[in-house]
Amino acid sequence: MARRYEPAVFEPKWEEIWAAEGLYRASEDPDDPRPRFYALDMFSYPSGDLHMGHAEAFSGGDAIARYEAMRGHNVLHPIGWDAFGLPAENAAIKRGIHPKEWTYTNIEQQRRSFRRLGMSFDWQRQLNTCDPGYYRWTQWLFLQLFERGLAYRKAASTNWCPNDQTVLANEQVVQGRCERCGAVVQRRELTQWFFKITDYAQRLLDDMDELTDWPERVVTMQRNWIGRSEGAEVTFEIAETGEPVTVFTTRPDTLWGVTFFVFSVEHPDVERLATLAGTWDQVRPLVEKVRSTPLTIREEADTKEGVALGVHVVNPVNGERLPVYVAPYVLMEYGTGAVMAVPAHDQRDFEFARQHGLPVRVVVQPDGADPVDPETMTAALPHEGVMVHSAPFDGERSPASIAKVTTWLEREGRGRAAVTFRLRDWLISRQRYWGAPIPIIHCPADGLVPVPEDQLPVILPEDVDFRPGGESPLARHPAFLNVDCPVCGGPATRETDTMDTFVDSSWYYYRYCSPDDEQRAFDPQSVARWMPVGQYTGGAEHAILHLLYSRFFTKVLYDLGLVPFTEPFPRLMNQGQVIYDGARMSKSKGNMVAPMPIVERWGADTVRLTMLFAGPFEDDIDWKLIAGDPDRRPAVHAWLGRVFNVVDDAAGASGDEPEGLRRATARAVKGVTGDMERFRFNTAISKLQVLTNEMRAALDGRGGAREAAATLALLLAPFAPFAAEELWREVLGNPESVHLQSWPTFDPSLVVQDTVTLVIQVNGKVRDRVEVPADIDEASALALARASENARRAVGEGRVVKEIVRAPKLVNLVAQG
RNA sequence: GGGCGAGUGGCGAAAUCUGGUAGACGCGCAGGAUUCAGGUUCCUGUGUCCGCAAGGACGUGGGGGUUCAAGUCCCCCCUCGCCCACCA
Repeated sequence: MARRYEPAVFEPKWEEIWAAEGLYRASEDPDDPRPRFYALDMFSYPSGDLHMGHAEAFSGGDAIARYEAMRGHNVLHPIGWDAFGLPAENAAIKRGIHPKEWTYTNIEQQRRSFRRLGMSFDWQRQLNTCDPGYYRWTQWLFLQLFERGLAYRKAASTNWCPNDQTVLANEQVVQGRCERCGAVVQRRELTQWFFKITDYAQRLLDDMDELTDWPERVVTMQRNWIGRSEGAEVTFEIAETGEPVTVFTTRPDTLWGVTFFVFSVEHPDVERLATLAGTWDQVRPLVEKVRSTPLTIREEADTKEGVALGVHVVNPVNGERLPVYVAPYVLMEYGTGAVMAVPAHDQRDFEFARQHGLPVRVVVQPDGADPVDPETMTAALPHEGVMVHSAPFDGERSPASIAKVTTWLEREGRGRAAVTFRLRDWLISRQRYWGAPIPIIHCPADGLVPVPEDQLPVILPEDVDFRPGGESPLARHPAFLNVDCPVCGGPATRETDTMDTFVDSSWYYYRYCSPDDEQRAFDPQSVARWMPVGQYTGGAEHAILHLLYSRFFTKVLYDLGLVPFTEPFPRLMNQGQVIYDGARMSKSKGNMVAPMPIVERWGADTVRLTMLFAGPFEDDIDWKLIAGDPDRRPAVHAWLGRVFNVVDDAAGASGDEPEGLRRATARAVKGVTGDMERFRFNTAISKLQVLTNEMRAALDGRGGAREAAATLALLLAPFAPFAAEELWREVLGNPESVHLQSWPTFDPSLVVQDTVTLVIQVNGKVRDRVEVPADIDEASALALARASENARRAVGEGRVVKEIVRAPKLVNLVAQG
């Protein structure tokens, strides 16, 4: 009588037993001989119950954590909540409840769901970024940066919604409109807090060597985001005033082709120079237009608009007097906010020149092309070739000449080699309620005063009208706002902005190492024992922001002497997205599929296996394609049913294990282990299915399969922890949890093939296959090939002119005629 | 416009790192068995075409190349996806 597969019965049972047994607690015992392994999943944003993305990501992360534990590691596998943030406020406003209530309700729901899914988390280390015991240390870290000049205030352009009366993140601006209310977004200059990540730009690039197991595309995205450009700074001179004005260029070899000069609309000298030249009336409308256009719209504009400033610059290499323009295509945020324009060799400059009737001068003659008439050019030329009209550099190869020209500029005192980064400082202040307050006091006498450490945390008050109203909601809370200055004791006010939630998430993985420490952010000794992280798992949508910020934080902590390493996550794995019918799941499309109802109906193991078996972990999963009809029994559920039957039969069978099955078991152990090392969960599971089929065949042949059954339960444990446990303890009768067992090993002699298939080809086409001993010699293999009827027929009248022998796998007869 | 990645059966995918039997495993489908019944379970078959079969031809987006041999390596092109996008 076969045992029925009833996950609805045994999954909740094991959930309780595992919790009672404390199965997944990481050991801090320094005498624990096991090597440590930190299996980290990106923590969860509690915006509701778990969604499919969670199920996918955590199924993979949990498989790794369980596998590493069975491999003999003392595993740290924690979970926490990225609990601050705007969605909590928006949802709370919509429902008329407090963001805290909404957040904690969701956390409790997600916590239950994670447990129901069988995630092997060490729940004693659970952390929550909106807990004062956590954000106290977020504030402490802010102060560490502040004291070293890495946190500072400056005026910046921001997206402003006139309806909601708040600043918006770029992500919240959709086609120039507020994503919440649809109002056209404005731009506003506001004084904001920044972290000086640009100080670390070069190190963030250099240390990429240490990211040994990151997806290449994530590294590339970060490299592009940092955007290092090598070139030169060249100093021009305003002809009318004699003042210097510097530009950055990657192509100093084209300096002789400069025919005009452009300032960014936001350049601080524009108004003064325009007033001086009497052009302010013409320039001003453009300046005001750009200032009122949201940042996201401006980036999409492609017009070559601009106006003449009425002043001129002198080109330092040839003394030419060139007109100066103001144009939005020059960005204030990059380089110096001013550019030298080389229309012959830069497409943007070329289009601007055509629009405004400016001259074009070719200074690099492309190889193999006839000299071009600048009048008839339709696009900028590539600048690879020979320099012309560039005395004293005529005839030099370009771009090889860049270094030479730069050296010359330095000698002549007209410029110098320079490096520019695209990376900008990290704007961390938010005029929002639901975040960690910035621990700064504004004193009329003492300026910006850090809150003394012994007064941390600066508690986020709960009795706040948190609806957006044109300023931070905390500014409307007098008891929070008004304080005595810690330095002079006089009346002062608190900073009312809160921190970006990415600050919270930039250090949470440190806190896991000593989550209850009330004396410090983390215990450096515990961190030194657990970190760097053994494997980090999470979504590719964090390729830049979270992962870059965390790398930055780690370098700051290293400089503070708090951690002995410079990269927190040397190994990173991104899961793919779960989509539906080719499209992203979303409420507005009405194509959301939630994991927990499927868990209810088919079990947690089915959800986990469906995710992991669907394809490579990093590939997207189209739920409609892999799950099909939601009422149909999932394929992996049916397989688990077969597993239960076959293991149950094996437990009752008394025969000897056939040699073929022993070999199949060894092959499975070898194959699954290799797949686990490369996170090939889909092929690992397929190998377990092969073993299941082999066991069935052996049992039908009246053989035993007890060894295979035990091995199957062990190999199944990382993927389907409930089923593996039920099989291990209940069906096979073992007293101790399968999740405390060692990963199986195999006898290498069992995976050695005695016979292999010798493939016989004629002119590269397979004509015959023969089973041969694995140690067959070349002469015998060749003799078999020559003797093959099929091969002979294929050779026909032809003559064999060459024989390629790769014993024992292949012989290729090359025939002619 | 730039960068990165991917195109293999009706479908999800193997094999690609290391050139050597293309399509493992699973879904679906077809036929059969069991069942009062089944959206159950089990068995068999399943790349396309020709053939009763043996066997043969074709086949990894398209074109070219290297090689005894290419899904795999090289060059060009097409399509799709993702990211960045006036970065001087």
